Amino acid sequence: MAVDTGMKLAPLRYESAPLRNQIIAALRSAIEAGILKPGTRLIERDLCEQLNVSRTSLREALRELQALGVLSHTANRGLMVGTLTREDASNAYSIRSVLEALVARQFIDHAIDDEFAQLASLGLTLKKAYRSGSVEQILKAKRAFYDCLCSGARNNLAFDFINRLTLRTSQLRSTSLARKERQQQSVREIDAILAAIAARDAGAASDAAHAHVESAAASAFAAQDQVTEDEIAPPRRSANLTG
Amino acid sequence: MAVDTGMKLAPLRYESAPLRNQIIAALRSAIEAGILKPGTRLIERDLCEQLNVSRTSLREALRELQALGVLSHTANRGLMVGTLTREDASNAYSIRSVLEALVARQFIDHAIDDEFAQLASLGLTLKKAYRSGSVEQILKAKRAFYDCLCSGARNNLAFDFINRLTLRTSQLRSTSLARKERQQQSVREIDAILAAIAARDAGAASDAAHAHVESAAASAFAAQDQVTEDEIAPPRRSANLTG
DNA sequence: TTTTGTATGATTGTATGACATACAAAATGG
DNA sequence: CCATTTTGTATGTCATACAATCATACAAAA
Repeated sequence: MAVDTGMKLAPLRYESAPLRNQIIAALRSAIEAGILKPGTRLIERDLCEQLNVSRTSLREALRELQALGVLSHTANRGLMVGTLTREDASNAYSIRSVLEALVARQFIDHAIDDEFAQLASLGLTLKKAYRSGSVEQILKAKRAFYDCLCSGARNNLAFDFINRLTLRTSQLRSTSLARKERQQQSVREIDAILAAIAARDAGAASDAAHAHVESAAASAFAAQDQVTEDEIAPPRRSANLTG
Repeated sequence: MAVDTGMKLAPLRYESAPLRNQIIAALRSAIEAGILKPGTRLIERDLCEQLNVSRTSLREALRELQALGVLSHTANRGLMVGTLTREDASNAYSIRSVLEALVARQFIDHAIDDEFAQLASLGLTLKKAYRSGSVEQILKAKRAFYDCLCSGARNNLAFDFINRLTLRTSQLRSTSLARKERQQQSVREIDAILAAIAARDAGAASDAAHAHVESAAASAFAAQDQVTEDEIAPPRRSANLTG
């Protein structure tokens, strides 16, 4: 007979850390940080040396990143960091816009009181992060905010999709998030979303979510245009990742 | 010296056919056809034997399918065909709904006359496919229709996302598409979408797209409920793929 | 009878070496 | 200077090997 102490022990699951997941994380953050710029060719042998992993594991990681849309493949020439045309970026923001509007509506329909409170709290954290100006903190808080939003909306699939979109546009975001004006406006937009959700006004929440994403898009494009001149450079070899 | 006949020959560029792409296609169609049922464990060694490929290539294919969300992974137990909870399915349809509404609006904004005509033509083909009752033809026509729609909307990213969604819900679709009532209603809904687009009425097109997807969802759930009784079975070993 | 310890097999994770193929760039020859 | 050949580069694929972990069955002990 098993003992029943009444205690609930956490499952203590072995949080799978296959090597390829570390590789994926390393490449992702290198891309997001701009160490691997769009158009950079990824040579397997070089990456194996730099990351000190076998080709087998590296290739599996590359296949995943490829399927996620971060890397693009050309026949007999291998992989390169995906480039984002202006049209693609605009579409990514359009899709995020309708997705977030959907999730906002669903949140109002399905979330329980606890989740409303939690979302409000995470909204505060997010606004604080914006005011702090740290890109890293903003991204972390944003992720937590959307996680709560989608989870309250009972729509984890949307969370998945939103993450994929943000992954693809990560190059743009890192430049635009750093702008002071953008940060101030973001705070106002977050407030609008939170207020609409708190008021259980699905239409207003949807509109506010729309507005937030579209204003983010405008800011990202403005930021991009400022640096475009330098960026017409030819494809590069992969840079050093060990930094 | 190369001949120049004045003809424009299609690039015919070896559309790379790596073995893993064939593997992916084989597994995909096996899942869509129901040969590999949700919950089936995928044992690498067995699949290697059945497909007569090396583990290296197979695993790379599996990583891609995993990233696409078709397969789910549990630590130290490997992969299995992803199961779709009812909530997931509902969300997939919700997302498709807002995506298609978006694309319909964008199509009206951006498409040129040629594309309007082409979409109308593909709409006819699609309706004919519905009337023929062949699931295979319906799927093919639908894909062509959406391809044209997204391409006219200048939104290939949306096409990508829609395809991912349909991939995940493929299990449901194959059963629901086969129903006669559904086919008749689909024809009416397609007509509504085409009419709204032809009239350049973005609001109506968006509404019609919404309605189409949501009615498809309702039908899929109805079809699913009819077969649910048999499907509470335990996890299965992988079936024979060579058929 | 129940629990615990142990052995064994199954399965994935990772690494290595090898070979074929296709492309790119350099060298060669006119 | 152009065309052809050669060489180098990089990926695609395979076979093999070993480690780590889990599942199962079975024996030993309580």
